[in-house]
This record gives sequence, C-alpha cells and structure tokens, in this order.
Amino acid sequence: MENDIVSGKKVVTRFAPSPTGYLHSGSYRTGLFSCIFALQNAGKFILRIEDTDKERSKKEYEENILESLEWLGLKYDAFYRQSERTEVYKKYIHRLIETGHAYISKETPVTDEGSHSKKNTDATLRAEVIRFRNPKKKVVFNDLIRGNVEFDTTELGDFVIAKSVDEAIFHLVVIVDDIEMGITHIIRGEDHISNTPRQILIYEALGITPPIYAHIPLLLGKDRSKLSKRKGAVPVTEYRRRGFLPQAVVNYLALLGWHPTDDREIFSFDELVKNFDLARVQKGGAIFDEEKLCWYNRQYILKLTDKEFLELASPFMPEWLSSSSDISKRLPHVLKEKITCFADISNLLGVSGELGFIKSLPDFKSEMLLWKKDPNAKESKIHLEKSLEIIETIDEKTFTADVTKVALWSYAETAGKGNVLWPLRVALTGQERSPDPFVSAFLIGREESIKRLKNAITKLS
RNA sequence: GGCCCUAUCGUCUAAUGGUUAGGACAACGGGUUUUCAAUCCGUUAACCGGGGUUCGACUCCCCGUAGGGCUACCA
Repeated sequence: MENDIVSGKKVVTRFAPSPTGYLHSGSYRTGLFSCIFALQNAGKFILRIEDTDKERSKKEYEENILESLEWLGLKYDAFYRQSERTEVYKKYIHRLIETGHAYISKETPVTDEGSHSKKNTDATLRAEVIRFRNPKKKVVFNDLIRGNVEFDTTELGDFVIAKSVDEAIFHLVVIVDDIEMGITHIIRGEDHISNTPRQILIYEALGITPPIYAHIPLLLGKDRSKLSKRKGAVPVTEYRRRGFLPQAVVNYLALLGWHPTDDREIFSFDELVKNFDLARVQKGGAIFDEEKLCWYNRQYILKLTDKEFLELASPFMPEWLSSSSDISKRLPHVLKEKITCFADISNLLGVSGELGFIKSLPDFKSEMLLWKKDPNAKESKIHLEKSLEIIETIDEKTFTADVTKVALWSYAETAGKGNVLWPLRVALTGQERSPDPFVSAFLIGREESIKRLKNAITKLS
C-alpha cells in the first residue's frame, strides 16, 4: 500500500453491498473499515450497489443500505449501481472473447476430474453461457491482513463469467467496476477470499495488475456462523429503531476485530480515522455481542446533555412532550440513568413501568406503606403526616428535588431514614421501585404530591 | 468430500521469544443508598492438543483437533 501512496496513486476503496436484504452489522463494518482506510490516506470511497441479480435485488433493500450508511455516518465520494452499467460489462465480455480468454459454451465445462456429475447433466440442458478459459495455475496474492495466500485454480475449471454476451455476473462485473473505478484497495469480507484467485485470473487475462486485497474476518452470530441476511441477522436500522446512538454502534463495531495498542475503548469516528490500523485487524471472526453494544450505548447516553438527550428521546415519548412540556424537562436526568437505549423509555413511562406513577398513581395495598413490614402502622402514618406538613411549607415555585430533600432530610435522619422515606416513596409512587422520593415528588409536582400523601394517610386510618 | 482461512478468560481482545498472561463486557461479591438503577472497589475466569526449533515459547515450524468460509448461469 505504501508503494501506491509513494508513487502518487490516489487510494480508492469501495463498499459493494448487494441489495438482497437489509444491511447488517457485518457488512456495515466492512464498509466502515473501507471508508476509514480511504480517509486515512486522503483517498476516495465509493459506494457501489451490486444489483446484477435481478431476481433477488430489491429497491427497498437499496434504500435500507443508504439509510444505514447515512445514519452511521459513512459518506461516499461516488455512487454507482451495477444495473446501470451493463454496456461497460459488455465491452469486457467481448474483449475477453476476442482475446481468446473466454468462450461461448453450451456444453458442460471441461474438468480434469468429472467430479460434478449431477450438475453436469443439468448444465447440458441449459442455455449457452460465457466461460472463462482457465489457465489452471497457482495464484498467490498478498493479503494485507493474512499475508500470502496461495490457491491452485485448476479445480475451478472454466467458470462462468456471464449468462450471455449481454449479461455479466459477479466475478466479471466486480473486476470491471474495480478497474473502471480505479480501486486500489479491496477491503471486503473473508467470505470473498476464495473468490479472489479467479478474479485475479481475469485481471491477468486483461493484462491489468490486480489491486491490493484485505480480507476482513467475518462477524459471527451466537452460533459462530457468519452473520447473514438469509439467517436473519439484525439489520443495522433495527438499532436505529430501538434508539441506539449511531456513535455507539460505530464505536462498538470498529472495536470488534480491531484494537488499538493501548486499552482505550471509546473512539469517535474522527478518532477512529486517526487511530485505526488495518494491519492490526484481527484474523479470526468475532461474535457480535449485543450486551457490549448496550454498554457502549450507555456510555454515550451518559455523555449527552439534558437538551441533547431530550431531542433524541422525543420520538420515543411523543405524548409526554405535547401534554406537559414541564415534565419532559424534568425527565432527562432520571431517564438517562435508567435506560440502555431510547426504546426503553416507553416501558419505563408505561403503566406498569418504573416511572408509570407519574401519569397515574397505581393502586396499592396499605401494607406496602410500612417500612420493613413494620406492623406499627401508627408510626408510618405519623411520618407521612409530618412529611406532608413539611412539603406544604415549600413554595410551588421552588418545588424541586433538592429543595424537598433539604426540607425533609433532618427529620428523616432523626426519625430514621427508612421509616420516613419508604412510606413517602410508596405514597407518592405506589411502587416499591422508583426514583428517590424527592425526585418522585418533583416529577409529579407539589400539588399532586400533597394529594397523594393525603390519600395515603387516609389509607392508614 | 475438496480448497482456503482461523485458534488467549463465557464474549471482544493485549502480548510480536523472557509478563505474577494485561484490559473491557458479562458473571459474582462488597462499599454507597430509603427501593431499583447508576456509580465506586474487589473476585472468579484463558494461552486447543502433540511434537519440534531455542538457554527460554502464547508468540516461530510441523502434525493433529476444532470452528468458520467457499465449493451457483447469487453476490
């Protein structure tokens, strides 16, 4: 790679997904590495939609790819769609036929060992195709991540490169595009490693030096098999829907398979561009671990200011914004520590959620008001009455969690924190799990707090 | 089956011939706390096996084993 940079040849990388399914993390990460590499070398990054398979390609999937890249901040310098480039491929098909490197074949390919007997009988029934005349030799290429990889292409036989003189397939179109687009570094998934020798063969037939290859290890599912669209890998956009932060997803994925020289784990996109090193990319596949993704997301959520948080969270709590904007301003602080992703908010604020008490007080039994199931209901009642008395002295305008805490604290300390604060919590929230009573009171407001306290006192009478 | 790739805690990984094999997630325990969470501190946990090479191997070589990928007129 250094030679190219030294010789002044501009680095050009590409991401070439096929729109045959939603974009998943594994594909995205390959694109991410590709893009970062281009950025590091002041090069160009190209997005190429490989939609030559008309049967399986769908517009919906292409749109999903575009949405994913935009959400996760991958910017490309050029965009191509293979379905719009058939004329270019035709030129190459003809060129290969004219130079004797490819031929029109109606028959089964000539293989040294007639190993594919079943397929052969099928093939004879099919229409004519274009086959590459395989020189059957050893091919060696130097992979940036794996070093020298050697293949014997003999057993590949005369493989198909086009369905007809008009319709090229994968092995050819990839090469044609990579040549035409001036790709210098092909950074792609390891699943393509065994496609590489036959592609190199075509480069040689064309008299063109192949680009530099870097085969990224695969992202694996829990069962250790490759993440694939067919097996229902989670689309990247699903994480958007669930309210993950793009920077968390990017950060996590970049560190799956790559690691800096030190123990640092948090990287922004720009910092990745500064620190990433293709040569340090892992050789083995990595299991996608959603728990660690969640941890990353929490790290980034905790960094958000209340304002930023509210902005990002608002799509997940629309009804709270329209009704009382006051409450929505009080919520961020509480929500931030409780959620992993924004989608958790609706559960938290829902009727049976931890913050469900804000909208309406759940029905609860009077025994719940007693701290540590203390049978002495009288005391709890006295504490509640005293708490009510104190809260009533606080002015509406200064009714915040801090002020309430200060007002109640000394009493709580002398009477026993549990004795005072537990009944207060339950009275205000009707729940055993909730934010602390001061925050809870703040969330529902002075008036409602007083109302609920009175209600609880009646319950104990 | 054939070809190719890979191999350190459960997971992601550090280590490039000499370390008490380090970090993070998870798990577990504890501090803090009125509950839960958050946070802080700590604990458990790994070099796939066998041969070499070497004064010395997680590190280099070979052989196994295991996992994965490819094996289409898909990409």
